[in-house]
Amino acid sequence: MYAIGELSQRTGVKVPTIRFYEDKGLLPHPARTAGNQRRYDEAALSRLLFIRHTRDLGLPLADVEALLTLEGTTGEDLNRAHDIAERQLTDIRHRIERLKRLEAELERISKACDGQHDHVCAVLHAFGDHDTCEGSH
Amino acid sequence: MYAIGELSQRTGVKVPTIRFYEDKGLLPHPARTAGNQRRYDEAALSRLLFIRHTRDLGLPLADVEALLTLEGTTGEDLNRAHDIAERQLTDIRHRIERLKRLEAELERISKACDGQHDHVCAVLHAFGDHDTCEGSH
DNA sequence: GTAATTCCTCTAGCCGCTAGAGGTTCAAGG
DNA sequence: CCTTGAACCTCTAGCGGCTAGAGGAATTAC
Repeated sequence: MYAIGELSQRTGVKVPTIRFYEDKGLLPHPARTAGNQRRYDEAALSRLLFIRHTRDLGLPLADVEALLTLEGTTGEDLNRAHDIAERQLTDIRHRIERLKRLEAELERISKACDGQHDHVCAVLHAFGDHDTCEGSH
Repeated sequence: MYAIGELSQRTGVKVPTIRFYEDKGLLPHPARTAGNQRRYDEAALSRLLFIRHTRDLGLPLADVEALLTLEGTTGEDLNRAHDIAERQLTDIRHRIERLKRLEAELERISKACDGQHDHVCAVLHAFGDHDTCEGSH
């Protein structure tokens, strides 16, 4: 049985965020001391680690919640978990693609300034100039 | 001189967002008709395109504002524009790295379910399991 | 002239936290 | 046992970057 601060340290989730998750219903209401302070057990710890991990993976809280309710179910329902993973994977691949295009463009912009910037630096122009960048966004 | 709706169409920035930018001071107050409707000129158009482009690049509005105030300056100050580009570039590269790690992990998770999910699907376990994923996040 | 569309302002809401105020409880040291 | 100081409590408000809706006025097309 540990206090919220210790749970925070063990999971890397900040104290106010833990309380926030409780408010949202992602974490069950924990036991309380006589003085109204929260006390957590191992189950809470692993549940919070699960939340943290899925959040790190980029899942919105709604998806995290969906996964949490899937715990203990069997068969058909579990396809939903698979769906969430697939959906997330597609999403992440899109994001990577997009970021790579932006990277290329920022390189172009950054180089535009190397050397001459006496009167009118090309960087500012480059920031505003969408035409000269390859691809679309 | 066009209305806000046309400016929106030409730039791809939604109408409420344009007004939001005006509130934030990123766009100057435009001219108004006798009936109090906004009318924009070419200068507003190009400024809004600049904003849109930099936002697409992932810059926060504060950076966009900083760049906008750099317009027309010379010499030293322009290094700041270059700095913003560099900083953003570094940031994007980090994000790409991170996303690639997540992609690998989601692939692992997704595959964990292919085939057997009769009793306890491995996907849920995989979502909660940080230990088996390579790298850190 | 009238009807449909666009515009106006204003408030509130979204996500996922984060910060602060003002007060209470706990654990350790003397 | 008593004091101190850290950690806890609840509550409200704020962040970024919009987005949605209410209720009403202006414009445009026919």
